[in-house]
Amino acid sequence: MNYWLLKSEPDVFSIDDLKKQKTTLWDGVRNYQARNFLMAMQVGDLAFFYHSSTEPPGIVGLCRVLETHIADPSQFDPQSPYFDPKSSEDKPRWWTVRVGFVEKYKQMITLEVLRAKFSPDELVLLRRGNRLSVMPIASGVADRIIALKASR
DNA sequence: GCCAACGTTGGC
DNA sequence: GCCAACGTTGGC
Repeated sequence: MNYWLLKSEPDVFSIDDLKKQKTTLWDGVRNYQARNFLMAMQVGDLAFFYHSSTEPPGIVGLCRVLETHIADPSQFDPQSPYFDPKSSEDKPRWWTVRVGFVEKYKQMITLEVLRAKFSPDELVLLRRGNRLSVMPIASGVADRIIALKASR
């Protein structure tokens, strides 16, 4: 089983929204590197839910990959901000997954705490200029994040 | 295929 | 709101 981190702006979609909805299609990712990670996900993988562009940013919970290799429907929808005219139904370029709510942490693990506990080598999130919205987390690092969460 | 211009992300 | 970092676009 693999671990991942999914970024979302809470104003757009928050861990509370996921908790309410139970599951969501992780649509709208329009970056090839992030898409490649989405395509590498397997059913049962766990993903940390990260709130970005908020004060403070940080990991707010956990979700699980329920379904993989779904062609992102928003790429075909001219009304969608994620519409991609270069994509077609028979040859989609954007793929995603469905995730389900697992847990909302009682206390956020802030970016500041993550910076204090991990190196940029360990956590892609911490690398200078990083803008990836989907990234892998090494299992040892994931275990330490979970331990951090449990310790408070 | 280069690269300048532009747009976006996201922490601060 | 600023701006560094990075991805994408499009002219040549």
